Amino acid sequence: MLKLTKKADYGLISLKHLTVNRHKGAASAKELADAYRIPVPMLAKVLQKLVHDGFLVSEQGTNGGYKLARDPSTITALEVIRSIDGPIILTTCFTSHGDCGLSPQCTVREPLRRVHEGILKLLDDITITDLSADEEPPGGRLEPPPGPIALTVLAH
Amino acid sequence: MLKLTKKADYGLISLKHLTVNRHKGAASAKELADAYRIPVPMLAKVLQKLVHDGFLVSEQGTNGGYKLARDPSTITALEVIRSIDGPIILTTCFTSHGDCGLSPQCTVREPLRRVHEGILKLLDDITITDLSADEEPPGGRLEPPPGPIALTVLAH
DNA sequence: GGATTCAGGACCAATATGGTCCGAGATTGT
DNA sequence: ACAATCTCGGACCATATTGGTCCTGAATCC
Repeated sequence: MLKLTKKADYGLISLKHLTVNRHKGAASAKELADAYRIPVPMLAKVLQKLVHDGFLVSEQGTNGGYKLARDPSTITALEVIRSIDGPIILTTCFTSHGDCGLSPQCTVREPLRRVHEGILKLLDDITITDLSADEEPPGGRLEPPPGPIALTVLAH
Repeated sequence: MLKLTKKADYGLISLKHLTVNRHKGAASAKELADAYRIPVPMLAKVLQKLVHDGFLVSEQGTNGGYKLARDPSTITALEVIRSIDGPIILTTCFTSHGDCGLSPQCTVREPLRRVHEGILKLLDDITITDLSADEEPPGGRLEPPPGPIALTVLAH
């Protein structure tokens, strides 16, 4: 079906939220979950992964929560998705073992690999700041829109 | 996990095979399945869908099999994948009902939609002939490679 | 008529996803 | 310092999708 999982969605949403509301310290899982109507424990797991992979830092105890660990402009959608959803594999072929499992003649692999890399590049060119660019909160610092990076690609 | 299903793989492989071996009439499901070590009934279902959606025509009876119904250069990977795997939806958001199910503030949607359309375009720019371009069978007609269409995109 | 080949449905198993629960550790206020 | 409270962290279950099987029926060619 080729779709992103909800978890990845949640992750991106959270990172965006934390970027937009960067000035107000940490946000707890509950806060985020409430804001976006996401089941708390679900989101918690996503956030855990993001912590584990170094996108966020967590603070425990009262008034704890999650904060960005890195500059959001250096975090790409690709990284986040990979962190949460695992690897992106277009065909089961080129996962690791060059051998396809199918016959040696599985020759769609090479052409598809290019598509695959195209998708990767697409996602790799979108950063969290890009996601957050549209609407900064009232009073937030308006940065000059970094330009729709990957869109040169999309514009026909 | 964001991967193509095997069925879609099988479909593309079959179409490619039928393109490359266009000159020898129809190919039966069994033939294709054997050539690529694919379980026959599985592949049969895929081929049925491709017939149903007008990519192939089937011939019954002895020496029957499947043939291309359209010029392979007009068949895009996107069409095939959609036919077999169903719609491609990056986030659950913009399936149809503009409302996300999440809060109204689900604002990653718009930026992601662009990625989504990028992927679509990528797949839409790859035709079956592109897939088959690499290796024509010995004796097959060598057509001038139509040029890696979508690759302007991929080249960094 | 028999062999072959497609068509289509019902069915089962493995895996991935979505979602829930409870325990461990920190922080804050007293 | 201590306890209550709040947080994260990891184990756990249910459901949906995917991959794959099996069987019956109809059309075509020899």
